[in-house]
Amino acid sequence: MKGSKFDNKMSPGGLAFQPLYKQVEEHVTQLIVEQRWKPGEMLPNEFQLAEEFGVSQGTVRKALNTLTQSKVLTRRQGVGTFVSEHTGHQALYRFFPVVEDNQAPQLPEAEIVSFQLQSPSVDVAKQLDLSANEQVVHLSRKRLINDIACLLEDIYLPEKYFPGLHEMAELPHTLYHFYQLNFNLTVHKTTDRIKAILADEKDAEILGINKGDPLLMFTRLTRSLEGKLIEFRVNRCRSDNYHYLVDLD
Amino acid sequence: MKGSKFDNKMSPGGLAFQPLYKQVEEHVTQLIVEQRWKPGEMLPNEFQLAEEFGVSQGTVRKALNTLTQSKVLTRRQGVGTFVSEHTGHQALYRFFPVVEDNQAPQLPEAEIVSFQLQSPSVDVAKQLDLSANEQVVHLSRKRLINDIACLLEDIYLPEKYFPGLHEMAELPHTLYHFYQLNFNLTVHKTTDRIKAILADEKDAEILGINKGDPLLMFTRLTRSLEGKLIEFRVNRCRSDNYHYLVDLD
DNA sequence: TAGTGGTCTAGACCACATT
DNA sequence: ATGTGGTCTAGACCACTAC
Repeated sequence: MKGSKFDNKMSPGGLAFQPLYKQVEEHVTQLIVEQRWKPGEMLPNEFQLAEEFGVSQGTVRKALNTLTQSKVLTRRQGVGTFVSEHTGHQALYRFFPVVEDNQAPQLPEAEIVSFQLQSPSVDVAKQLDLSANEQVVHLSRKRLINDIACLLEDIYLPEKYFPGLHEMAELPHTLYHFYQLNFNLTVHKTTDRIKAILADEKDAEILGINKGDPLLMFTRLTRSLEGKLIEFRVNRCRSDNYHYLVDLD
Repeated sequence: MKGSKFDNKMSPGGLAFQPLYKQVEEHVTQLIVEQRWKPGEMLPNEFQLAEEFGVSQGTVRKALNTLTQSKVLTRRQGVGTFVSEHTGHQALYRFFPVVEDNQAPQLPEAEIVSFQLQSPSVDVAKQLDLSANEQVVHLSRKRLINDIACLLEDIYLPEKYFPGLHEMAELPHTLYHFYQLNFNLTVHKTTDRIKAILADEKDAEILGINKGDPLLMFTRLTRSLEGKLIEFRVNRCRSDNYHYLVDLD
């Protein structure tokens, strides 16, 4: 018997047809979201998946390669296919765009300034698409490169996606890995919007600069693998000796 | 006879082996640089290219698809494979990251402020990797969204890559398409470095803001398809009602 | 109707990592 | 020696576009 999980035919209503490899891609993503394989774990090989899904090995390969390009999976020749984890140098640099001028990129330390459960402001609620009664965990951090404070982060996390977070005693530096391990939320895409502002008295004090100095301010909206809006950040970054680096291609 | 242009074997010195599809990819890129097919022109179909290169159609397909992902080629089902042109909405938005707050992205107009051949400053020469005696064309522009000035651009182009540019009377708004048409230079990759600064008197006057207002300042280094450093830009952007938008994934 | 790219399959062989 | 992903091929069939 050759039971195909997927369908190759146009649906009767004239709805969108999806090629098999695309269906496999979405199915594998769904299985990861459902934790059939957890971050760091190995998937079955291409032939096993092909049999399970009722498609050919080449079709599975195309789907897995696409998911590798979008960094959902990691493939290693001779070893296997793994669910990507937010660890390792590459993954850590992936979402940290701030670089010291004339220096190679370097990973920052993090110091927690405050941490509390609260009702979101109107703006935060709007950004995260929350209704009036939903709460957020507000985390404020200072980040240091080479022991010098360069960045202030205000991070807002919907309590509904991070249940119990506000009662935890310790948080690690690598938040995105922490989300993945503890709440099954894998950061997949972010959008940053960058503006220039003037440092107020508080910013100036924490960052060791002067009031009125120009700062980079960037807000970040983060979506998980399953498309949830899981994080809103407001960042203020010293611009005297640091910049935001981005490659467009 | 089955003359293969390419070689599948490891070179004797133990040098880097390249798979066939990668060799095809680079060869096609080279042919575009050499203008065997110009921007907008159609390539032969997969079977013709496969025969010419002495590989299978599937190998050609893989190479062409990769080049489509990196936007060197454009493929249209039922029509053919074309060398990408820097025209059309998509291509124009591709390298313009400034957006009005709370608005959909919109294309700006351009007004030329000054335009001259000059010796580069030390910094410009260093950024573009020019030796002391090489000259640059310096173009200064003002950009407007909805008839409001929002961005000042200082653009530096090595004269050696743009021969005769400084004698041209008129320049179009869409510079990247202009480079492609007139100098066979296709913009392929850019790196932006973003900082915050304070507007000086001149910036303030041209942008219609106040001296000391915060501005986004971003520098851009641009590489062509063949890897030449062809452009250095210094941009100053109003931050009161505009921001720099970037997706990280 | 003819020609193009898009999808899917099947199978051979290679390179790499582990045991 | 075994098992994995990587490369390459050959061929069938489909979907879209243009004439």
